[in-house]
Amino acid sequence: MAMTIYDISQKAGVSTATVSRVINGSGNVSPVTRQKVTAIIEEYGYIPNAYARGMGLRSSKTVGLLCADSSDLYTARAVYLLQQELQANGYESLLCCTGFNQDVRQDYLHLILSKKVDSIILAGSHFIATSELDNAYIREAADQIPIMLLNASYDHPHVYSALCDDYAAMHEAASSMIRSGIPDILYLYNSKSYSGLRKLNGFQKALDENNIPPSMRHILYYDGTPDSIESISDFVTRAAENGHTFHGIIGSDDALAAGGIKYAQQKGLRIPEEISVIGYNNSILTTCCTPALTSVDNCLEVLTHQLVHTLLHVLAGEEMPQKVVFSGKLIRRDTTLF
Amino acid sequence: MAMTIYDISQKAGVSTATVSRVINGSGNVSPVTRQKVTAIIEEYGYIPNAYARGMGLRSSKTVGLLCADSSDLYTARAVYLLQQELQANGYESLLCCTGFNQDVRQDYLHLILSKKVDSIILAGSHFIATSELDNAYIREAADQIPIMLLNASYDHPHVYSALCDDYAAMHEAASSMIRSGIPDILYLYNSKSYSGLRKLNGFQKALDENNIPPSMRHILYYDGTPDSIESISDFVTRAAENGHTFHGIIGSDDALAAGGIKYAQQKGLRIPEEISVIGYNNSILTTCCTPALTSVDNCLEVLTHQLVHTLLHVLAGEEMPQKVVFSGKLIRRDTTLF
DNA sequence: TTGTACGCGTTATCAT
DNA sequence: ATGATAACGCGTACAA
Repeated sequence: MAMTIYDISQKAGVSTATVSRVINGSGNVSPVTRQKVTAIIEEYGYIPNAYARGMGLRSSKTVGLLCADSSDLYTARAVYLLQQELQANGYESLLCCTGFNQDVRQDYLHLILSKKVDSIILAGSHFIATSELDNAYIREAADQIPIMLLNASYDHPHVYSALCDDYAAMHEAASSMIRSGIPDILYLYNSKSYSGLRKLNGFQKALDENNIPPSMRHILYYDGTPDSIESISDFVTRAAENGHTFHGIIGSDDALAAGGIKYAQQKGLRIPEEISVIGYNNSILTTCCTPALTSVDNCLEVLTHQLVHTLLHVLAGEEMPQKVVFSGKLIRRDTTLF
Repeated sequence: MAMTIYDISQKAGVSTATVSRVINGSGNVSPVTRQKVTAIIEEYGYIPNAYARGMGLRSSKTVGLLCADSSDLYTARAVYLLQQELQANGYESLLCCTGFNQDVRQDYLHLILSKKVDSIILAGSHFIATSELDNAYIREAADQIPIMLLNASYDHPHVYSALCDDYAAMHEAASSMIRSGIPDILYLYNSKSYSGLRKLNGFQKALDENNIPPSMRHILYYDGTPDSIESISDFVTRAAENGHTFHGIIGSDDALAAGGIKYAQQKGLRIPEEISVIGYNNSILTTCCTPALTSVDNCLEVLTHQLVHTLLHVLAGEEMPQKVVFSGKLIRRDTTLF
């Protein structure tokens, strides 16, 4: 029973062109005619077909939103903020969770591309591979529409990015902990993405600068699902049993740090007197655990806002900076002495 | 330079019809021709235009996914699971966060409708109003495409729902706590949606059955942002100062319960010896806080799976039950004695 | 101010 | 097995 513009034009006794003009408010319609057409549209609850629209037009007013896992605390917030910003500016969001498989990503990118979205936002640095060959799909996509990177960067025409300087932020976090008198820190991470490695590098740099001997360096890759804090604390416990000794824990993610807190509690260690903990992302977990977790805020709101801002201007044909970098900030709570 | 099916047909020296047949694998193409066309498609990275496709076809292979706030822990997971299920079955998801304003919701529903989605999933019970008048927009939408409700229900043709019996689950949770010897329970809730009220009713029913006197009943509506555990614990503290006394806290949401735990800790109350706490949703927060939070699992995976299952069959023209109800389950952890 | 007619890219029907 | 062509619904020059 879907009405078409033709049905409306007939019932209103005008041409389809006039109906179109009324719908799109493109002037040159007499008030009387406008009134008449509007009434018919209302009466029949007519809604224009976006597909027919998108075909002739350049823009479909839709943006593809790709991420690995939208249920992840941090990503969920990013997706929400992006979607809100886009919506506020008249754009819809086509959400697509690709998981962490490289091939799958490529397929979904094609699928999204076929929907004729005006742009694609890649949320998270998992999308950028270290091998140039694996990034070909991004270059191809950028050939057709602007590609936006949240918390990643890639140097290529029509690829724009907004990111937090995770390297510096993690470097600051580690330096602070070392300065507070804790040289033996356990570093927990669960992602080897661009951003994940940058954080790791920042951590290591801080150790280097402070001449921390290799024997005091404990860097552990946690390869499990991030939704069980307990399995993380078990992981840390096993690490401690294996001879690692540490008086500080830094997680590349709040969940990892929360696992560290659990470990300390089970072991009866007082926080922060006997062991300090720092997380990353400043998520809701920071205030949920006890004591409240010191964490790095990587200003997600600012990033998403900037990214959409850039996108809108790019779509408007303006020249925009391809890369915008913001600084993270250590939010001090109760798991650290400083 | 987006290729069209016409470009490909020319380069391959065949008709557009043949190219279309190759793309859609609709038989009747000689292996040689198929090979030739496939090669050209690969070479030029041709991607069919989904808008042109959707115009002629019935289906756009896209589902609208509406929710109030996708960054909310529970909703984020629901969105993720739904999107994954849909994607696995060849459907894209158009995500739309409407917030909690009734009028805004209606506008977005129209917008989504214009995108010619095959169905719309309403995630969360905020979409169903108590007044029949306010639900008109749902009836209208259901007139065009099947409407799917996650954790809500509405009796109307073409409206299908999968939900957890929150009433029974909350009733069981409260009954368990009362049985364990705690008659004075503080009930915290932050949503007056269909589901929110069902939980509240389940709680009250348990009190009634156990003849808990009015003086021991404390039901508090928390009207703040759900992302700060601390503001919740402050809220509970104020309640306690206002004369409410209680030895148990039940939250309609894990975050609220986590706030209850914070309150108890600040007050120096031992959990669960001096005060018990139960949450709802069985989210990651349950294992993040200390002690680990007893919580109701409302089997989100099962719900989302069922909903998409129903949707696929409905789209296939089959008759399906309009309402499927599952049971919640109390997951016992360390904030309760039982 | 209003109407006519074409193009957008694809699929499906009908010939061949 | 393949090709020509008519829809699909809308926006927009262009004409009136």
